[in-house]
Amino acid sequence: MGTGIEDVARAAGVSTATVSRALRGLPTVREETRARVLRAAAALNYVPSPSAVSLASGRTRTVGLLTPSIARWFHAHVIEGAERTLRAAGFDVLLYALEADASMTRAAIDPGVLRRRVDALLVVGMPVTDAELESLSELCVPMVFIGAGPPGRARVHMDDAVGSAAVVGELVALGHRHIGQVQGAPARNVTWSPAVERARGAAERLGAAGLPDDPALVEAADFTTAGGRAAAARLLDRAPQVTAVYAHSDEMAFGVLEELGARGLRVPEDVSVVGIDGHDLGGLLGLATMAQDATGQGAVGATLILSALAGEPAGPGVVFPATWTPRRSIAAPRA
Amino acid sequence: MGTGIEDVARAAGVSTATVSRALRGLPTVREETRARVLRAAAALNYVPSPSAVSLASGRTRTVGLLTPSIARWFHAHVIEGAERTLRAAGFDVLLYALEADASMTRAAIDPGVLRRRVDALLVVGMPVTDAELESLSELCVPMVFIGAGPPGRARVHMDDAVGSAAVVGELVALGHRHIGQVQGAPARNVTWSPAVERARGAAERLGAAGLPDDPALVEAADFTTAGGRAAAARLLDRAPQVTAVYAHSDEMAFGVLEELGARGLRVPEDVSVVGIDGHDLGGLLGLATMAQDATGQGAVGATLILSALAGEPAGPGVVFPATWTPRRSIAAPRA
DNA sequence: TTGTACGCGTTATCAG
DNA sequence: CTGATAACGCGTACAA
Repeated sequence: MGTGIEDVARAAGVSTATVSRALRGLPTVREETRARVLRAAAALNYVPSPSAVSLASGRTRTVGLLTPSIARWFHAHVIEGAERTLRAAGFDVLLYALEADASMTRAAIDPGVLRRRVDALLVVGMPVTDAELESLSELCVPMVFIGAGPPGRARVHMDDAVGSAAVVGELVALGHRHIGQVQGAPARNVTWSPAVERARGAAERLGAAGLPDDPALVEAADFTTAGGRAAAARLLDRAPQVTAVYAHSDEMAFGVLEELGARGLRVPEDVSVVGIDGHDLGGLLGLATMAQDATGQGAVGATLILSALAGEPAGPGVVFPATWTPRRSIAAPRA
Repeated sequence: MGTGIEDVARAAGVSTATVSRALRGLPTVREETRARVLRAAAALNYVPSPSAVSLASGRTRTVGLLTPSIARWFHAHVIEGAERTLRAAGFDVLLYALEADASMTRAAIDPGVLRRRVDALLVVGMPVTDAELESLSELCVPMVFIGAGPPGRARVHMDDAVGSAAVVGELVALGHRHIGQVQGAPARNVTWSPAVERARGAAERLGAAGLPDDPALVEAADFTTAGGRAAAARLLDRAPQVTAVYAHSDEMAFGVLEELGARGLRVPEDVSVVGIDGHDLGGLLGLATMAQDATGQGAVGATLILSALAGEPAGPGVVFPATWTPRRSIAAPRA
């Protein structure tokens, strides 16, 4: 059916071994021979069979992308950045969406599906249990984490604790003393998620300001708009004295805005609102936020993967800066 | 390194051929034998090498997803729906993001990259030139189009012309007679994009209402918020008499809202705004829209692919309904 | 119902 | 620098 390496070899008057070497740019080929092979291959429109290449070489030229979501802002943009970089380097991207249901549980990662299918793994914004991490490690392929990532692994991310503390600092500076929080729900069985780090950063900054880290002012949600709204409803029912709500992601903050609007509360006159991410629609909605570059993180993560595949020693990762972006959703509390 | 079919055969006391048959559920295996093989395979944690399977069988159990974007609302949700369905059926999903740059051009699809790599193709929201379509056809794999799709091909989509006409009808019914439009830019060299169909539907409904399809009231953009805003700016400069703006996607409508806000124009008092899609944040922004189910379209598209791969004759496609969703961004024009 | 042996299309090893 | 040839791991006629 398709034209194979043998056809090229015949057309170029050389052996299949030479064709293989010439096409892959190995140095042990005379330039004239290589040119002849290249010409023949182009003329025949030859494309090597990926399956055969994988079987013989042991490499798939494919990177697996593990993510709990495609549509959420952070994941969509990371994937976009990573895919672009990987494809430019000639790698295929295999998409594994391990969607979490409403209860924040998801099917455990099945390492069998990944076996011999990918050269490397990019884990995007997904807390992974120790058990899952171990089974993934047994795949013996380089792994890079973006956003969430276990300690000791190559990880690309914003500094969650510092960024979170800065957000609280801004609210405190405005004079807020009753700051409600819609935190990301800590994933099951995981102690190192961004949700945890952001909560820690916020708590520390509250403490530094002499404010209590009152559990009554904290609710958790699943990083979605709907979850953020539900959490805001619970929070406002219990603690109507809050003058500001800090949601640990923009999408959750959008939910907070929805709930405030439904209750007839005005932003920022009655309640200030802040998020994290730098979502594209934050400007239109006037949402103050701590912005991060998700697409860039995807690209850098992909670059780390590529250098690991090239045999270079993996660094510990990269920390991205976050940019404070004040907008009209925040103001000093009413006197 | 990994355990192979031979190990399983030895452990089960049968030949590799029997292992292959047993594991794939072929009927020509005694039940007792099959059980023994299954047990051995499970005990050894055996997973067939995808490369070897592909090479021997000619099938890759992989579907290619071609899309111009991952982060845009429609594409993100279609991909999510399709990925879920395909993975549930045991298929891998290869992601090909053929990003368009600002000038709406993108790299031509390279069929070489797809050769022998996928069993089928899902083209998501991407107008394809005739030349590209032809080169894709030469891959000889089933193709399904979601959103945009050439005539005569299996296509899953909302009825663009009808939905678009309905939007115009709603504005006309409210009393608007100067309706500006931010249309999707027709892709280069393509006459059958949703952008074209939506424009046609709108023009026909305007005509039916006795209103002119005034080119001065029409601008084109690239289906993004930024593009929508720029188009709105041009439109408002040229035709300040418009009392309503119909953007052919919600994301472009968001850009229209941005531009109106920047000019101090109020929605809907000064200008009504409508979009198409049913974007998640439409509720918060109060944007009236003609909503469609993108995730569902992805799932149905995947189902069509699966049945085509199962050898069933491909139907012509599926048309999804669109739901008129009035919100506070529309009102009667000022007297 | 099961086993044997060949083929799938490359890469890699080893002579030459 | 180049050419045979043996893997690579599995599917599948064909024979038993």
